[in-house]
Amino acid sequence: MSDASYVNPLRGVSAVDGTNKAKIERAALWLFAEHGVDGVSTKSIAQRAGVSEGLLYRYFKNKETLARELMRAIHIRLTEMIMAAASREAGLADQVSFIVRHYCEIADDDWTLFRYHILHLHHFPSLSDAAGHSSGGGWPNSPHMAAVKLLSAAMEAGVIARGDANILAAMALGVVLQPAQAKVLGAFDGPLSAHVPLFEAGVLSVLNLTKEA
Amino acid sequence: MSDASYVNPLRGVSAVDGTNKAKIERAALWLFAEHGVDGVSTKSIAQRAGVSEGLLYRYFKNKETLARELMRAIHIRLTEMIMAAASREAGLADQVSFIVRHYCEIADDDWTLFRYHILHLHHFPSLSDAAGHSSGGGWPNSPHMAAVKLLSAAMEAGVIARGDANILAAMALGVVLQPAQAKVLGAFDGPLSAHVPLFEAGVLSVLNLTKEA
DNA sequence: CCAAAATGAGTGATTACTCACTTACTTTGG
DNA sequence: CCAAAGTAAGTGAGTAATCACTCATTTTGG
Repeated sequence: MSDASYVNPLRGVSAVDGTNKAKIERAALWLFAEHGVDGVSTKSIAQRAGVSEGLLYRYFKNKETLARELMRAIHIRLTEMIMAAASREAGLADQVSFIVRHYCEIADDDWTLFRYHILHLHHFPSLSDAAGHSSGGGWPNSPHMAAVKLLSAAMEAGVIARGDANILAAMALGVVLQPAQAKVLGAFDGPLSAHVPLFEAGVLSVLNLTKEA
Repeated sequence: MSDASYVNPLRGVSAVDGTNKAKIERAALWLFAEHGVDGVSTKSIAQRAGVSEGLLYRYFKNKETLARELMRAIHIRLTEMIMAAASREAGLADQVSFIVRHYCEIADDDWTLFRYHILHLHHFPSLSDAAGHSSGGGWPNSPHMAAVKLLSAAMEAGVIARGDANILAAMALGVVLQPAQAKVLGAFDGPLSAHVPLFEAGVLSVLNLTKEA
């Protein structure tokens, strides 16, 4: 529970302030999440934001840039949160707890932004592709790669059995991400955070299994 | 291993035969998987299929219908596979093994179709929405709901601890689905089936945890 | 010889984006 | 103190390209 040092940064996406730029971002975000980037017209964004269509191009180079900027905000936010977990030194269980809790917190905090990330990340290959999965020693640039790095370190330290960290990271993330996707698709209501203890137990369970495999 | 009674039905999506209808379906499928329904023009489908644009409308009412028919094929296929697992009576572990193995098999068998399902199911609310999550006693019409039904029965029978079958089903599915998504996004290569034993162990591990919770 | 298959030019609607212009402030100079 | 000049914000009609879809016509195969 002692993670007061980590603050959830909300950068890139303006909160709901009065500026027209923020209005455009929130309007675009909701429409992109709902209909996908290619399913939304600049006209509809301007209408929803209550501004003229031309104004979009004062703040953003084009529609695609606007869409990418929004995606980058949540993508980086999630990635850095997992990196923050990896830098903690209270053990793997603590790191898992940290990630699960903050992941749900970030999702609940701006559900539209999170929904956009879950549903439409694949629209941006540069953020999600093999480019982002480079196994080099550099900084991980996706939640998945950050998790891989964390688990690789745990394997190195002998905390969990050695194995394919890439697959194991995906399995562990899936325990939280699939319920999130299910909620996005309407399978249940209420905050994701309500299920944090269940998710934590599930992730730890998946990680421990490698001991006997 | 004794599931010879279950045959993987490939219905709806023509295999690669010589007919122009099949050519159109395969061309559209690949483009839809790659760029999303709204990111693909009828012109590009016709070009890739090597037929005229007008021919699309002899076989399909419109672009959206074509896209939905393809999605329905894989969606129903996965749902019925899980229902087939639920009707087996050799115990939960056997059912899990059946689902994991056949899920990976279906994915590997037509990776483009599976990729389309993973990335773009949300484009069809009628297939993925709360409508498909109706908790009534009718037939489940999504993989998620079929899994919920299976786990509810297991809870009823006392095989696993009672709990929120909706969330638990999502967690269990996530152990397989998230690696699948990771592969779709390029995190690793090779067939999904290569990891079946690991997935099986992971799913069982997640399900057993409820015993002590 | 004809019905079904296939074509591709054509339709009106919609697209992302531009640009000449207005409006609302702020800064400057006497 | 205040008019003039300058600047950034905002507008919306306009543009060329593309969109999904239609249909009169031609090709094909039995």
